[in-house]
Amino acid sequence: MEAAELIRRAGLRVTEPRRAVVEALRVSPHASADAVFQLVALSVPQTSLQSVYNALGDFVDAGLVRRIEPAGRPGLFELRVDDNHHHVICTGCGAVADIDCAVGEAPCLTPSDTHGFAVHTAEVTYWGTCPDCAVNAGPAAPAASTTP
Amino acid sequence: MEAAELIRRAGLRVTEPRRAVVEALRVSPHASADAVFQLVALSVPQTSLQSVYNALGDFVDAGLVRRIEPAGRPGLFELRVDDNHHHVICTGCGAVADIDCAVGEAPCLTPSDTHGFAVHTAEVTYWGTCPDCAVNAGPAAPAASTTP
DNA sequence: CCCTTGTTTTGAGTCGATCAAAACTGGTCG
DNA sequence: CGACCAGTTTTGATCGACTCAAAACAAGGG
Repeated sequence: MEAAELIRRAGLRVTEPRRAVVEALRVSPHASADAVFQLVALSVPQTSLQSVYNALGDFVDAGLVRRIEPAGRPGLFELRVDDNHHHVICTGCGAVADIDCAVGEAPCLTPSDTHGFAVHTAEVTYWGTCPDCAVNAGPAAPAASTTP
Repeated sequence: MEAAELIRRAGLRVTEPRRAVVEALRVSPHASADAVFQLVALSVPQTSLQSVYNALGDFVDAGLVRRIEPAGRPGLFELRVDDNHHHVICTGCGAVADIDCAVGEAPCLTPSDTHGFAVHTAEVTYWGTCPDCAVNAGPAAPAASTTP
């Protein structure tokens, strides 16, 4: 769908910065606010970082964009909001990939003892090593091999 | 076990601030650095916030303490490190409770398509409403009832 | 085309956390 | 028992990610 169309349907005004933010998230599906800003700058250079934050915040409020916050890293934004899915995050470089997973269907996601809490959502984050970092770090030994 | 003993076994020097940090985490098992600092101040008033950060950081490095980072909230620290467990966090007040859960045994935690990532750990966070907040917010209607 | 209201911009400010250097001390050794 | 030295604490500066606020600006209905 057209970016403008998406934005309009969310009940928001269509502006250049916002359109650029949507396009940026299509290019980079798990981007930080700063990464989005960098991408937006390519097509709409006068856009301020603050506007990117505004747009992302408005999109999240409107349900157009989802925000994820990996521990110890800046928040990331993605356009996939319709389905339930989780993420694998590389502990080396921070690369992110989607993991499909139905919340509430897996045994682990409906804990037996919730200590009186009314659980709304279960959030799963996998931590691992991406293919690139696996190659760079070496298959088994973390010691130096090609870079002594 | 004695706090001093725990610290010594971790290969760290036993100092008043560190002992107080361990005791604080026993009093409040899911405390932020600042909360620990407040508690530590009761018994060792001259301790600086920085020292609390140092101690907590050293403990985490030594495997004595585990750090959790709920999205959008300051990091929390806990002494439970031996077992595998996750957390329920109240979206209202931030209260945290432990949820026992064996990583790797539940189907959901061994995703089929990892996109080439070598997954090390699966982290589960449940978001919900704690008993206290459920009472204060009202059972069903979020509108005002006793506070018009 | 104008006006209203929502957006963007500029600039300051917050919060949680980290860095660095100087003062200090636990605990081992002479 | 006292001195020494690496590990700790303290003080104070600094950082990144993000938010707040007011003034300038523009989308799009009338």
